[in-house]
Amino acid sequence: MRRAVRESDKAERRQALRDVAWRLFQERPYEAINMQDVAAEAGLAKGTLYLYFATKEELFLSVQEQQFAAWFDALDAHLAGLAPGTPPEAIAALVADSLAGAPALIRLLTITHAVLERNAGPASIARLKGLMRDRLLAIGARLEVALPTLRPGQGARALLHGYALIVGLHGLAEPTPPARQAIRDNPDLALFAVDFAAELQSALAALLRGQA
Amino acid sequence: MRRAVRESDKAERRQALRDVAWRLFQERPYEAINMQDVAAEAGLAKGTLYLYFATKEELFLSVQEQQFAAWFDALDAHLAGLAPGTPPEAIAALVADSLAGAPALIRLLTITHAVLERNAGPASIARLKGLMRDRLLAIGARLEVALPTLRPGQGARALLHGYALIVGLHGLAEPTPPARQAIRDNPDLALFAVDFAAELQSALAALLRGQA
Amino acid sequence: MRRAVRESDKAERRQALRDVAWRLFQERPYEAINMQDVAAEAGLAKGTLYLYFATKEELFLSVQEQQFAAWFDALDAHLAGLAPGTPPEAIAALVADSLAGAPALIRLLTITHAVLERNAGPASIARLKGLMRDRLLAIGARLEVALPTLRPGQGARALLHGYALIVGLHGLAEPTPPARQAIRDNPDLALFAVDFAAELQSALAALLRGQA
Amino acid sequence: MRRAVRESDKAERRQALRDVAWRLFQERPYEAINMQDVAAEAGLAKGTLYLYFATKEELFLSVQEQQFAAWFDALDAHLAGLAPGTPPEAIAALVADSLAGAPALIRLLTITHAVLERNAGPASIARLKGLMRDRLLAIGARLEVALPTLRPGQGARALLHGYALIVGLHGLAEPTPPARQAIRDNPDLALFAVDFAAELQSALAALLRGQA
DNA sequence: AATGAATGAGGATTCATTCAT
DNA sequence: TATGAATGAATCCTCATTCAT
Repeated sequence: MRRAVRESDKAERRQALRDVAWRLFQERPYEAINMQDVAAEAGLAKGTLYLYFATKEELFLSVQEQQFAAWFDALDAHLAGLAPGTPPEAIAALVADSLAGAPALIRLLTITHAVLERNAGPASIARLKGLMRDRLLAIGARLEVALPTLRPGQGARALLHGYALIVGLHGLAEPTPPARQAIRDNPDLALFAVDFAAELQSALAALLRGQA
Repeated sequence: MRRAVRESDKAERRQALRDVAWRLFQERPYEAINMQDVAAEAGLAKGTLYLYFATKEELFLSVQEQQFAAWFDALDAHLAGLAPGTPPEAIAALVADSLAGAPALIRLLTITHAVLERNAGPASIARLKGLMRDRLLAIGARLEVALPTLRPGQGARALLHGYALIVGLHGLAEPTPPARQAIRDNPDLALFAVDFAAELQSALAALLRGQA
Repeated sequence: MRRAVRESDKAERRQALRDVAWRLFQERPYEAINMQDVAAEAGLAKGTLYLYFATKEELFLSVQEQQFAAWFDALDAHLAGLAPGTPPEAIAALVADSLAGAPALIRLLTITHAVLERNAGPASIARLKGLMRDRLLAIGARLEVALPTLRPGQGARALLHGYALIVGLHGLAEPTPPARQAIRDNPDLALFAVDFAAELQSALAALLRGQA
Repeated sequence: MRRAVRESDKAERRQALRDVAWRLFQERPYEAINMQDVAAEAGLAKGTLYLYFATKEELFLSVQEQQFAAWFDALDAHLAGLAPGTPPEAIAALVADSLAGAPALIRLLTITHAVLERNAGPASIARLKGLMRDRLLAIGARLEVALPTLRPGQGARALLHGYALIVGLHGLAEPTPPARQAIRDNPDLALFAVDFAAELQSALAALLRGQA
């Protein structure tokens, strides 16, 4: 491995590590990923990985930051052109669609609170939350344009509620194997056979309509 | 320990174990509770506990079933008398209030998907989900009475969305120690200093209004 | 492995584990012994070992207790028949000889303070110290018989000083490989080429003479 | 950092490093000190530190050399004026007092054999031992003047035994936290509640009396 | 039915040291 | 001479679960 001496080399290396972590996370659950693997896949020694990320949680927080930003960007682009008066349903559909293709991102969100934020430094957490804040405000503003009935500041809050909805819905929409079987075997439980995108869209639409 | 021979003795013992587990869960996080302690506090040996609950997760799923039922009962009683035309805000307030006093129950909900349903039998999961279904439908029906604009079947779905909201909001409203510090130290992040009850009420109200 | 159900079975198992630990300790340094090896050599699983000894340090504290007791017994037998008026040199020689054949025991003593007593429960430490106290007092009494000039109570204290001497002398008498080489290569350092038994005898004799 | 080109610059730098190491050692245990900190506190990079000291152990061996020399000097000054016929008790008191104010030095002595001499070059060890030899002989000679009954050469040997005593007594006089608790909780163990200075003085006096 | 002895998987992290720059 | 990026060894203990008694 060439030594990363310049600041830009180091940034590259951090990026490479994030990429590896993200790739592994798409393949397997968080607990099944160990730091040894991440380092090895990046062609580095374990100790070196720790030069770039202080803990496993910080690494994945950083991954989240990046993936989240990418998703926000995409969403932002979609929302950019919305004319005032766009129906809430259309907006909800946009959001739901943009998430439909990113199941791993949602999985990452669901471990943020219970796992990542337990063993990361306040600085890293603040960084991620700062990013989220900026984006929520920006996209919230777009929402307020599209839905003129939304009062100023309500856009970001609606998004925060949407965020909670996404996380909570994931647990219903992605049942564990035994839960899946339970649902399959009991027709009565059809209520819980939730289609993530559809349900999210419906709930989000309601949220937006109600918020307005 | 007297042998639990009759079916009723066994049921009592199961109940005693649930009670112990619930008490411990109110005192400490799930990971900090071990089966040894549960058994010992109930005056039983570890192996005996396993005669009553096949896994730690099944035990807590059973605890959840019970606590959930109790909470549903209380909520049901509150909603029972609602006249048609009750404003969604009032209903949201009722729900939020009924949860405000039960933080442990919410904590239990948040580990259902990520933890409990990973190592429990489909039968136990089906039991819990069956209970939920019944209650969701019953309370959903009450909602439909109170909010006549709600179409048939929409009540239960609104509740399902509310459930997701509760779970997701918990992660925002109960920051981990480093997250708490991050929020405290960065005034910019005030957006994330969420008051659970207030935020839930607001979001639920929007959901109900929008759903209708 | 047969289950150790009766108390006597368990005592046997504890003993077997102590035996294994002691054997390994005679072969290699403390740091080179791991709990996995101890368990495996005793035909048990690692976890089972922890049912019998809470930490590695407790295990070796228990080993020390036993080996120490054995050494004390041997010494006691030697000292038992000493007539009043035995010269201090003879007594010192007895002690030095009894230790000469037990280099591992001395090595064990030297890690007691720096290692074992750092991660063991007060109860285990108290047990060992209690044993030592009893023996020091008993043998101290014998010393007082053999050396009538010793005032009551001085016997045990002399032994305590002797204990310190033993531990301290070990560091000089058993040089590490590089220290050995340094001494070998520099004739000037002959002063530090210490013969443990001889030096201990000489110092102990002086101590006893001076104490009297 | 200015480059240390001249020999005197390098000596200064070595000294600065020793000073930092000694300061840190007075604050915390050896294991809690890392080379990174030593270098940083001296305003150097880690790698630079290794230009001056080949290993962590060599660094602390060098620290010991210096501190030891200082202590010897002080002791030597105290002993210089002793008239023939000084009682052994007075000499022992001098030694014990001179050590009483230097607990870190004793701590450093106790890790010499078990730690420092395990990973240092024979040359460094020889240097330290050479220093010790010179001082032991010099002070030994003074002892022989003060205690005329001491045969030639016995002075240095008595000091060597004293050295062993100091190291061994330290383990008894500075119990670890659990050992301290064990002693506190069991009145029977009062025998082990040793006051370092007092016990050392008493034992040293006996040693000197007996050696004479 | 009750017991409790036995099992064994599972992994992040530190830090002395090296060596390319 | 100075730097600091890279390396990689090294390991104790917990606890859910099983199963012989």
